[in-house]
Amino acid sequence: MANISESIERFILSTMGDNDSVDISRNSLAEYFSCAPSQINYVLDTRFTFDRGFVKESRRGGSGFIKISKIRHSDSNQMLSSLVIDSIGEELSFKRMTQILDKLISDFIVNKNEKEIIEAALSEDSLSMPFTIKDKVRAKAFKNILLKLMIKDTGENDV
Amino acid sequence: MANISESIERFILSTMGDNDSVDISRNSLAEYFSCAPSQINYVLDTRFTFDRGFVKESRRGGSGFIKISKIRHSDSNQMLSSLVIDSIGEELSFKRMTQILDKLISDFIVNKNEKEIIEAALSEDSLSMPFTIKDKVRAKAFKNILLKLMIKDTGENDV
DNA sequence: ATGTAATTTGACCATCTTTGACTAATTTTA
DNA sequence: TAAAATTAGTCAAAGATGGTCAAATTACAT
Repeated sequence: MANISESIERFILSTMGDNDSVDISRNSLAEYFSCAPSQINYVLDTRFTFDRGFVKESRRGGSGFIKISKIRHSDSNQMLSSLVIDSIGEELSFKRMTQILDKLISDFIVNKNEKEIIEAALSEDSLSMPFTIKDKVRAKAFKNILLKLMIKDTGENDV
Repeated sequence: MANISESIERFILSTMGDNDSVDISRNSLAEYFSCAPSQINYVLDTRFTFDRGFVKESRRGGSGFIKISKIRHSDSNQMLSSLVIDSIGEELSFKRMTQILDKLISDFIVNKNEKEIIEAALSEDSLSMPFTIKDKVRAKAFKNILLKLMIKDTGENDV
């Protein structure tokens, strides 16, 4: 007599099994469980969160999908997630970001090129806007980058 | 399970192979895939764009054709600078940026990881701010990245 | 029993694809 | 050369997904 959300969660989990990721169709799943499609989003938002070790990608339109991936628990991911969750707050100065990047370089999590790209993307000049907002945007953007680095670790080998 | 547009895209790509160009017949292709002829245009318009490194020519009437050609760039800095100076204007949508990145990948100017980092940095989510500003910031930031890539190309060898 | 948190639902939105009616350009044929 | 045939182009509507948000409901802890 558990609630539907839990059933959906278990279903997705068991579909995923030992794989690193699973593709689902929001509408089909909703139909299967006779619930509103948006309930699938609810389950995704409450149970397949980053904090619990998942990341999601999706596409709309014909043959759209939702892909759920597990974040692997490597050492580097450990470090990245603590950065995302604890260290970096709501705002991030450029200076602090470069310090973090230096650390990531010394841990071989990013290389020099990647560091330069990130710095170019989130420099003071690129983010031409008021001060506080700037640091806020940088914080959010940088976290998104770190997230991506974590997923990358999960995925197939790309050249 | 892929949609028709993707199949058509793959078909054209594989027909082209390593050649610089390929000629297709809109109607034959449409018949082959049992779709509306205009869907061929849709695929061409969304996937074989200039930003992704293709140009198209065509002729109507008897023995008409559509010719798709790959763009060749003499050197990467030239391409990057034309992007910075001409192609990318004051505003850049996320979608257009990914198309440009696809082209940069096929020209080995960036790799897949770098593409993902850039996309994460300049995603809609990262740039949490009003519309127009968002595209403006993205344009500026992306140009700064390209600039950095040009310099890098000149500089020392880094791993 | 009551207040708070979690779940469920539905209306409305955004994006991507497919289709078809109408249009435009070229060549072929009478 | 005019009409017919043969291509391709444009554009908007319909279809197929997924996303967001808030109201309504239910479960839970005190």
